[in-house]
Amino acid sequence: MAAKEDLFCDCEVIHGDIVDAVKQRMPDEEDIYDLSDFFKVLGDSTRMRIIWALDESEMCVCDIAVLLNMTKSAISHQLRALRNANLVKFRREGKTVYYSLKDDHVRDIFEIGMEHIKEKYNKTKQKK
Amino acid sequence: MAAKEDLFCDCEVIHGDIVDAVKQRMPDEEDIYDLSDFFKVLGDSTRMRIIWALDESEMCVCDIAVLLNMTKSAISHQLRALRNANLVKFRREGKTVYYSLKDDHVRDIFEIGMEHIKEKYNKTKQKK
DNA sequence: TTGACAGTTGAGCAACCATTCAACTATAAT
DNA sequence: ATTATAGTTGAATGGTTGCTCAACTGTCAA
Repeated sequence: MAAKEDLFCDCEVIHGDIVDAVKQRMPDEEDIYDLSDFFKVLGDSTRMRIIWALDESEMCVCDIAVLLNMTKSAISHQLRALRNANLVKFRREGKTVYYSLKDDHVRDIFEIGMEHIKEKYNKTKQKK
Repeated sequence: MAAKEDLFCDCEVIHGDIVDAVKQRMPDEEDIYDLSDFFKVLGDSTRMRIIWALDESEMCVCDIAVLLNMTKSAISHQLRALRNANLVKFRREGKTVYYSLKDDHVRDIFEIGMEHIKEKYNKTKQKK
Protein backbone atom coordinates (compact mmCIF):
# COMPACT_ATOMS: atom_id res chain seq x y z
CA MET A 1 0.00 0.00 0.00
CA ALA A 2 1.40 3.34 -0.97
CA ALA A 3 0.70 5.05 2.31
CA LYS A 4 -1.39 8.18 2.29
CA GLU A 5 0.19 9.27 5.54
CA ASP A 6 3.39 10.05 3.66
CA LEU A 7 2.91 13.76 3.73
CA PHE A 8 6.18 14.73 2.11
CA CYS A 9 5.08 13.74 -1.36
CA ASP A 10 3.25 16.52 -3.19
CA CYS A 11 1.38 14.44 -5.75
CA GLU A 12 -1.19 11.70 -6.25
CA VAL A 13 -0.18 8.11 -6.72
CA ILE A 14 -0.55 7.39 -10.37
CA HIS A 15 0.40 3.72 -10.49
CA GLY A 16 -0.13 2.38 -6.99
CA ASP A 17 0.36 -1.22 -8.04
CA ILE A 18 3.79 -0.56 -9.50
CA VAL A 19 4.84 1.53 -6.52
CA ASP A 20 3.82 -1.24 -4.13
CA ALA A 21 5.54 -3.95 -6.15
CA VAL A 22 8.77 -1.99 -6.43
CA LYS A 23 8.64 -1.05 -2.76
CA GLN A 24 8.60 -4.69 -1.77
CA ARG A 25 11.63 -5.53 -3.87
CA MET A 26 13.78 -2.58 -2.84
CA PRO A 27 17.01 -3.44 -0.98
CA ASP A 28 17.50 -2.58 2.68
CA GLU A 29 18.08 1.06 3.47
CA GLU A 30 21.41 0.09 4.99
CA ASP A 31 22.62 -1.63 1.83
CA ILE A 32 21.60 1.37 -0.26
CA TYR A 33 23.60 3.64 2.00
CA ASP A 34 26.65 1.40 2.06
CA LEU A 35 26.61 1.04 -1.70
CA SER A 36 26.27 4.75 -2.40
CA ASP A 37 28.97 5.49 0.17
CA PHE A 38 31.21 3.05 -1.64
CA PHE A 39 30.67 4.78 -4.98
CA LYS A 40 31.06 8.16 -3.31
CA VAL A 41 34.65 7.18 -2.55
CA LEU A 42 35.26 6.45 -6.22
CA GLY A 43 33.56 9.72 -7.18
CA ASP A 44 36.55 11.99 -6.69
CA SER A 45 39.30 12.50 -9.24
CA THR A 46 42.10 12.58 -6.67
CA ARG A 47 41.08 9.27 -5.14
CA MET A 48 40.49 7.91 -8.62
CA ARG A 49 44.05 8.80 -9.63
CA ILE A 50 45.43 7.28 -6.44
CA ILE A 51 43.63 4.03 -7.18
CA TRP A 52 44.85 3.99 -10.77
CA ALA A 53 48.38 4.55 -9.51
CA LEU A 54 48.18 1.82 -6.88
CA ASP A 55 46.80 -0.52 -9.51
CA GLU A 56 50.14 -0.15 -11.29
CA SER A 57 52.40 -0.42 -8.27
CA GLU A 58 52.62 -0.34 -4.52
CA MET A 59 53.62 3.20 -3.53
CA CYS A 60 54.47 5.25 -0.46
CA VAL A 61 52.71 8.50 0.45
CA CYS A 62 55.54 10.68 -0.81
CA ASP A 63 55.63 8.91 -4.16
CA ILE A 64 51.93 9.48 -4.64
CA ALA A 65 52.28 13.11 -3.59
CA VAL A 66 55.01 13.65 -6.18
CA LEU A 67 53.10 11.76 -8.85
CA LEU A 68 49.96 13.83 -8.38
CA ASN A 69 51.81 17.02 -7.46
CA MET A 70 49.96 17.43 -4.18
CA THR A 71 50.91 17.70 -0.52
CA LYS A 72 51.48 14.65 1.66
CA SER A 73 48.68 15.87 3.88
CA ALA A 74 46.12 15.98 1.10
CA ILE A 75 47.14 12.51 -0.05
CA SER A 76 47.06 11.16 3.48
CA HIS A 77 43.53 12.46 4.00
CA GLN A 78 42.34 10.74 0.85
CA LEU A 79 44.18 7.55 1.70
CA ARG A 80 42.26 7.45 4.94
CA ALA A 81 39.01 7.62 2.98
CA LEU A 82 40.22 4.74 0.83
CA ARG A 83 41.19 2.79 3.95
CA ASN A 84 37.77 3.37 5.49
CA ALA A 85 36.18 2.11 2.29
CA ASN A 86 38.31 -1.01 2.54
CA LEU A 87 39.90 -0.33 -0.83
CA VAL A 88 43.58 -0.15 0.12
CA LYS A 89 45.92 -1.85 2.55
CA PHE A 90 49.28 -0.65 3.83
CA ARG A 91 52.47 -1.84 5.47
CA ARG A 92 55.07 0.13 7.38
CA GLU A 93 58.77 -0.19 6.60
CA GLY A 94 60.88 2.08 8.73
CA LYS A 95 59.71 5.61 8.21
CA THR A 96 57.79 4.96 5.02
CA VAL A 97 54.28 3.55 4.65
CA TYR A 98 53.51 1.59 1.51
CA TYR A 99 49.98 1.49 0.17
CA SER A 100 48.49 -0.99 -2.27
CA LEU A 101 45.08 -2.04 -3.59
CA LYS A 102 43.17 -4.46 -1.45
CA ASP A 103 41.11 -6.50 -3.89
CA ASP A 104 40.19 -6.95 -7.50
CA HIS A 105 36.67 -5.58 -7.44
CA VAL A 106 37.98 -2.14 -8.23
CA ARG A 107 39.59 -3.32 -11.43
CA ASP A 108 36.35 -4.94 -12.60
CA ILE A 109 34.27 -1.94 -11.68
CA PHE A 110 36.63 0.40 -13.50
CA GLU A 111 36.46 -1.67 -16.66
CA ILE A 112 32.68 -1.50 -16.73
CA GLY A 113 32.75 2.16 -15.84
CA MET A 114 35.12 2.84 -18.73
CA GLU A 115 32.81 0.96 -21.08
CA HIS A 116 30.00 3.21 -20.02
CA ILE A 117 32.10 6.34 -20.50
CA LYS A 118 33.23 5.29 -23.95
CA GLU A 119 29.68 4.46 -25.05
CA LYS A 120 28.59 7.87 -23.86
CA TYR A 121 31.24 9.44 -26.07
CA ASN A 122 30.26 7.48 -29.14
CA LYS A 123 26.53 7.91 -28.81
CA THR A 124 26.04 11.44 -27.59
CA LYS A 125 29.23 13.42 -28.02
CA GLN A 126 30.39 12.02 -31.38
CA LYS A 127 33.85 13.35 -30.73
CA LYS A 128 37.15 12.16 -32.18
CA MET B 1 61.50 12.22 -14.91
CA ALA B 2 59.74 13.25 -11.75
CA ALA B 3 60.07 16.97 -12.25
CA LYS B 4 61.76 19.04 -9.60
CA GLU B 5 59.84 22.12 -10.68
CA ASP B 6 56.68 20.68 -9.16
CA LEU B 7 56.62 22.98 -6.20
CA PHE B 8 53.37 21.87 -4.66
CA CYS B 9 54.76 18.65 -3.30
CA ASP B 10 56.36 19.08 0.12
CA CYS B 11 58.62 16.03 0.15
CA GLU B 12 61.52 14.31 -1.54
CA VAL B 13 61.06 11.72 -4.23
CA ILE B 14 61.70 8.41 -2.59
CA HIS B 15 61.27 6.02 -5.48
CA GLY B 16 61.77 8.07 -8.62
CA ASP B 17 61.81 5.04 -10.88
CA ILE B 18 58.41 3.84 -9.70
CA VAL B 19 56.92 7.33 -9.91
CA ASP B 20 58.17 7.72 -13.47
CA ALA B 21 56.91 4.30 -14.54
CA VAL B 22 53.48 4.84 -13.04
CA LYS B 23 53.25 8.34 -14.48
CA GLN B 24 53.73 6.97 -17.98
CA ARG B 25 50.96 4.42 -17.59
CA MET B 26 48.37 6.72 -16.02
CA PRO B 27 45.17 7.26 -18.06
CA ASP B 28 44.34 10.61 -19.62
CA GLU B 29 43.25 13.33 -17.24
CA GLU B 30 39.98 13.52 -19.15
CA ASP B 31 39.20 9.85 -18.68
CA ILE B 32 39.96 10.11 -14.97
CA TYR B 33 37.55 13.01 -14.67
CA ASP B 34 34.80 11.34 -16.67
CA LEU B 35 35.13 8.15 -14.67
CA SER B 36 35.04 9.85 -11.29
CA ASP B 37 32.11 11.98 -12.43
CA PHE B 38 30.29 8.82 -13.39
CA PHE B 39 30.83 7.27 -9.96
CA LYS B 40 29.91 10.56 -8.31
CA VAL B 41 26.43 10.15 -9.76
CA LEU B 42 26.16 6.72 -8.16
CA GLY B 43 27.48 8.12 -4.88
CA ASP B 44 24.20 9.50 -3.57
CA SER B 45 21.59 7.42 -1.79
CA THR B 46 18.64 9.14 -3.45
CA ARG B 47 19.97 8.53 -6.94
CA MET B 48 20.95 5.04 -5.88
CA ARG B 49 17.38 4.29 -4.77
CA ILE B 50 15.99 5.75 -8.00
CA ILE B 51 18.23 3.48 -10.02
CA TRP B 52 17.25 0.44 -7.97
CA ALA B 53 13.60 1.32 -8.50
CA LEU B 54 13.97 1.81 -12.24
CA ASP B 55 15.80 -1.48 -12.43
CA GLU B 56 12.57 -3.11 -11.26
CA SER B 57 10.16 -1.18 -13.43
CA GLU B 58 9.68 1.84 -15.64
CA MET B 59 8.18 4.59 -13.46
CA CYS B 60 6.89 8.14 -13.72
CA VAL B 61 8.18 11.01 -11.57
CA CYS B 62 5.17 10.91 -9.23
CA ASP B 63 5.55 7.19 -8.64
CA ILE B 64 9.18 7.64 -7.68
CA ALA B 65 8.30 10.57 -5.44
CA VAL B 66 5.70 8.49 -3.61
CA LEU B 67 8.02 5.49 -3.40
CA LEU B 68 10.84 7.50 -1.85
CA ASN B 69 8.55 9.87 0.02
CA MET B 70 10.10 12.97 -1.51
CA THR B 71 8.87 15.91 -3.56
CA LYS B 72 8.51 15.77 -7.32
CA SER B 73 10.99 18.64 -7.53
CA ALA B 74 13.72 16.82 -5.63
CA ILE B 75 13.21 13.72 -7.75
CA SER B 76 13.20 15.73 -10.96
CA HIS B 77 16.50 17.38 -10.05
CA GLN B 78 18.12 14.02 -9.44
CA LEU B 79 16.64 12.55 -12.59
CA ARG B 80 18.33 15.31 -14.51
CA ALA B 81 21.65 14.29 -13.01
CA LEU B 82 20.97 10.71 -14.07
CA ARG B 83 20.04 11.91 -17.56
CA ASN B 84 23.25 13.90 -17.84
CA ALA B 85 25.20 10.83 -16.82
CA ASN B 86 23.48 8.90 -19.58
CA LEU B 87 22.03 6.43 -17.11
CA VAL B 88 18.30 6.82 -17.76
CA LYS B 89 16.02 7.44 -20.71
CA PHE B 90 12.45 8.73 -20.72
CA ARG B 91 9.31 8.90 -22.81
CA ARG B 92 6.34 11.25 -22.53
CA GLU B 93 2.76 9.96 -22.53
CA GLY B 94 0.24 12.74 -22.09
CA LYS B 95 1.03 14.58 -18.91
CA THR B 96 3.23 11.90 -17.43
CA VAL B 97 6.90 11.23 -18.15
CA TYR B 98 8.13 7.66 -17.76
CA TYR B 99 11.75 7.01 -16.85
CA SER B 100 13.70 3.78 -17.26
CA LEU B 101 17.30 2.56 -17.13
CA LYS B 102 19.36 3.07 -20.24
CA ASP B 103 21.79 0.17 -20.24
CA ASP B 104 22.98 -2.85 -18.36
CA HIS B 105 26.31 -1.57 -17.09
CA VAL B 106 24.65 -0.32 -13.96
CA ARG B 107 23.35 -3.74 -13.07
CA ASP B 108 26.83 -5.25 -13.44
CA ILE B 109 28.49 -2.49 -11.48
CA PHE B 110 25.97 -2.83 -8.67
CA GLU B 111 26.58 -6.55 -8.39
CA ILE B 112 30.31 -6.04 -7.99
CA GLY B 113 29.74 -3.17 -5.61
CA MET B 114 27.48 -5.33 -3.48
CA GLU B 115 30.11 -8.07 -3.40
CA HIS B 116 32.58 -5.54 -2.09
CA ILE B 117 30.15 -4.31 0.55
CA LYS B 118 29.35 -7.81 1.73
CA GLU B 119 33.02 -8.75 1.96
CA LYS B 120 33.64 -5.66 4.02
CA TYR B 121 30.95 -6.77 6.41
CA ASN B 122 32.33 -10.27 6.76
CA LYS B 123 35.97 -9.34 7.13
CA THR B 124 35.94 -6.22 9.24
CA LYS B 125 32.59 -5.82 10.91
CA GLN B 126 31.78 -9.46 11.60
CA LYS B 127 28.12 -8.66 11.85
CA LYS B 128 25.21 -10.99 11.23
C1' DT C 1 69.11 13.46 23.34
C1' DT C 2 68.63 15.88 19.39
C1' DG C 3 67.43 16.64 14.69
C1' DA C 4 65.42 15.22 10.36
C1' DC C 5 62.01 13.28 7.62
C1' DA C 6 57.60 10.24 6.64
C1' DG C 7 53.19 10.34 7.73
C1' DT C 8 48.84 11.50 10.38
C1' DT C 9 45.38 14.40 12.32
C1' DG C 10 42.06 18.25 13.58
C1' DA C 11 40.46 22.83 12.73
C1' DG C 12 39.21 26.10 9.39
C1' DC C 13 37.88 27.66 4.92
C1' DA C 14 36.04 27.70 0.34
C1' DA C 15 33.71 25.23 -3.03
C1' DC C 16 30.28 22.03 -3.99
C1' DC C 17 25.76 19.84 -3.74
C1' DA C 18 21.01 18.01 -2.35
C1' DT C 19 16.84 19.76 -1.07
C1' DT C 20 13.33 23.44 -0.67
C1' DC C 21 10.58 26.98 -2.49
C1' DA C 22 8.27 29.47 -5.93
C1' DA C 23 7.45 30.22 -10.54
C1' DC C 24 7.14 28.24 -14.70
C1' DT C 25 5.74 24.95 -19.03
C1' DA C 26 2.99 21.19 -20.95
C1' DT C 27 -0.85 18.40 -21.54
C1' DA C 28 -5.68 17.20 -20.78
C1' DA C 29 -10.43 17.88 -19.29
C1' DT C 30 -14.49 20.77 -18.53
C1' DA D 1 -10.57 30.10 -21.80
C1' DT D 2 -10.14 28.08 -17.37
C1' DT D 3 -8.70 24.78 -14.23
C1' DA D 4 -6.01 20.95 -12.66
C1' DT D 5 -2.25 17.92 -12.56
C1' DA D 6 2.62 16.26 -14.15
C1' DG D 7 6.88 17.81 -14.50
C1' DT D 8 10.81 21.22 -14.95
C1' DT D 9 13.72 24.95 -13.58
C1' DG D 10 16.46 28.68 -11.11
C1' DA D 11 17.62 30.80 -6.83
C1' DA D 12 18.44 30.25 -2.09
C1' DT D 13 19.99 27.54 1.77
C1' DG D 14 22.05 24.34 4.85
C1' DG D 15 24.99 20.47 5.00
C1' DT D 16 28.95 18.10 3.05
C1' DT D 17 33.64 17.76 1.59
C1' DG D 18 38.47 18.45 -0.29
C1' DC D 19 42.42 20.99 0.61
C1' DT D 20 45.45 23.91 3.58
C1' DC D 21 47.84 24.87 7.61
C1' DA D 22 49.93 23.84 11.81
C1' DA D 23 50.81 20.70 15.26
C1' DC D 24 51.51 16.24 16.21
C1' DT D 25 53.49 10.97 16.27
C1' DG D 26 56.79 7.50 14.73
C1' DT D 27 61.14 6.00 13.13
C1' DC D 28 65.93 6.46 12.18
C1' DA D 29 70.60 8.45 12.48
C1' DA D 30 74.23 10.95 14.66
